[in-house]
Amino acid sequence: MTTQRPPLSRAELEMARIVWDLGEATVRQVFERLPAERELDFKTVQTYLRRLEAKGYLRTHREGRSKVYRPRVQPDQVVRETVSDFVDRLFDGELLPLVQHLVEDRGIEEDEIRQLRALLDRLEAEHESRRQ
Amino acid sequence: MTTQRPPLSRAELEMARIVWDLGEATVRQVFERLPAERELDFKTVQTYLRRLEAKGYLRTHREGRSKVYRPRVQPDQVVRETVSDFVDRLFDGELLPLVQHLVEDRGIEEDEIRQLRALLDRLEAEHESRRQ
DNA sequence: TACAATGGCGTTCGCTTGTACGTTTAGGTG
DNA sequence: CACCTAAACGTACAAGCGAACGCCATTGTA
Repeated sequence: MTTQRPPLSRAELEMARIVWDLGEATVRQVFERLPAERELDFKTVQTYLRRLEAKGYLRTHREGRSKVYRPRVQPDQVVRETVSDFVDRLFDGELLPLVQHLVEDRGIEEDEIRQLRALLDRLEAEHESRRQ
Repeated sequence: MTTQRPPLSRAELEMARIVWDLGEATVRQVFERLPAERELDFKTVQTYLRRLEAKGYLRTHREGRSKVYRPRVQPDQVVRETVSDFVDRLFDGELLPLVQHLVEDRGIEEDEIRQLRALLDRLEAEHESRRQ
């Protein structure tokens, strides 16, 4: 469970998210999804993807001239691990202070408030059923 | 507002949080608050604090033989910036998916559910008052 | 078939980070 | 006052990271 891959660096995470989004991708595809203002060299993107493979986050197979990268570990799991580590380091693992900071910083739409309520309802229901 | 100090590294954040907690602290005091299993050299802690000052997060004044470090920017602000950056990088700035991951990963106590509800109530009240 | 373009692979390079050490200095204590 | 200790200050060094280049192989096209 605590399969320790080396951590994702900023740039690596940026690339990985694109691959996760696309399901699978070549270097060129990732390169093209980068926002216009992010003026990276094609070779640089190539380097990052190579490193992601070396770190165990992506796997590849060849398809003609190119390599196709795709997730080797579930994106969800990586995200959870990343979030978890972050919350530990900044809030000793406590959820509430984090949420508080979140909404204070960027505010929250009424829409999101509603959705959050719904999420809480669902969670409470789970608690109910577990208890009975 | 976007006063760009260089980002905090992991170890630096760890030290900074101790200083924030204590309000102000000497190297020795920070050193002593480290968890037992964290076997850092005194000199290492010294280096981290020096770097925190160089990066603009802490300021110092001398007190006898020692320097006393204390926050130069509000801890809250640093935390908000850090959280904000994190959410941007991992969730495109969206709050909900993050909260979802949080509760999925580490669960949530009924207690916390209640507190979250209270927080939402408060926020909604603010929205109300802003609208009228 | 010859060639331009594209991609793979290996390598580079300067900066940051984690961690620590050696030398110098200032203060308290016998 | 002489000395010891604790702290400052500068320095080091390997690993990680952001970013890119050069050379070689493959391949589609003139």
